[in-house]
Amino acid sequence: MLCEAARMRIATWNVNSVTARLPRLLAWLDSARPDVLCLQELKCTDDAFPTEQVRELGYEVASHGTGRWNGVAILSKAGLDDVVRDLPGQPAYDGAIEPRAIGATCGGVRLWSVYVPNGREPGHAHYDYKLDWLAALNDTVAADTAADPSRPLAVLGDFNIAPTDDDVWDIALFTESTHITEPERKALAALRDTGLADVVPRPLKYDHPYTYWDYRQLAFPKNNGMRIDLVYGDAAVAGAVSDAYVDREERKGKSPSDHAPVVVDLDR
DNA sequence: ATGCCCTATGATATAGGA
Repeated sequence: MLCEAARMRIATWNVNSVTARLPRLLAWLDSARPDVLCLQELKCTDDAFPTEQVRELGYEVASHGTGRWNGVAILSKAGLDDVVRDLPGQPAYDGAIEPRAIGATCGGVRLWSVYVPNGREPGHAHYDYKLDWLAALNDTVAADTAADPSRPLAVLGDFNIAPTDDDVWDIALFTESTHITEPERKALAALRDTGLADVVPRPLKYDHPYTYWDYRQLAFPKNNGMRIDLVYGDAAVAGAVSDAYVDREERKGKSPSDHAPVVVDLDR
C-alpha cells in the first residue's frame, strides 16, 4: 500500500547532462509536477548538481555522480529516506564502481533510479559487464523485497534494453547490436520473475511508446525510436497504475535530451 | 514544423552514447 499519498506521480528521465538540461528540467518539473523523478546520465559531480534550484521547486535531492559519465539521482516531494548509493554487489568496470544506481524510499515506496551499462557490442567486455550488472540489480530487488515484502517497490531508469522487437523502429537493423539480444532480454525476464512487471506507457503520438531517439539522421521526426527507458514495478505498484505515458514533447525544440521522460501515475 | 549529433574534458581531439 502507498502510505503517505493516495495519488503519486513518479517519473524517469535520462537527461544526458543535468547541467546542459537544467532550464528544461526546471520547466518540466514545474509543469509535469512529478512527486518523484529518477534521473540518469547526470554527467556531473555531486558538488556540481543544481541542488538549490531543484529545492526551490520543492524537491529533496539525492544524487550520485562523479563527473564526466554516468550519474543518477532521485528528486522527491514525497520524502527521501534510506538512500543507498550503488547496488549491493555491483560489479566494477575497468576497476571502477560507476555511479549507475541510487535507491530511496519515497512516500512509502522503495524506488531505484538505474542507468544500466550500454554493452557497446555483443562479446565486448562491456557487454558481459552489462549482464553482470543486471544480475546485481536482480539480487538487489530480491533483497529489498525480502527485507520488507509489504513495501511497494519499483525500478525506474535507462535499462538500455528494448524488451520486445516492437520496441525498436526496425528490428532488421539490430542483428549485430546490443539492446535486443536474448541474454539481455532474459535479464529482464529474471527481473519479472522476482515479481516485477513492465509498466508499459502509452505514446502521446504514433503507435509505439518509444523513449529514445538518436540525435542524428532526423530520427525523431521520422520516429526512428526505441523503448529502453523502463518502469518495472511490483504488484502493489503495477496494480496502482492509473496512467502511464511518454512525454515526447520533451524531445522537441531547443537543446533536448535524446531521451524523453516516462511518467507513471499511481492511484490506490 | 518534431528538422539532418551531443556532452564534458589536463580540450585544438577524444570517448562514449545505443
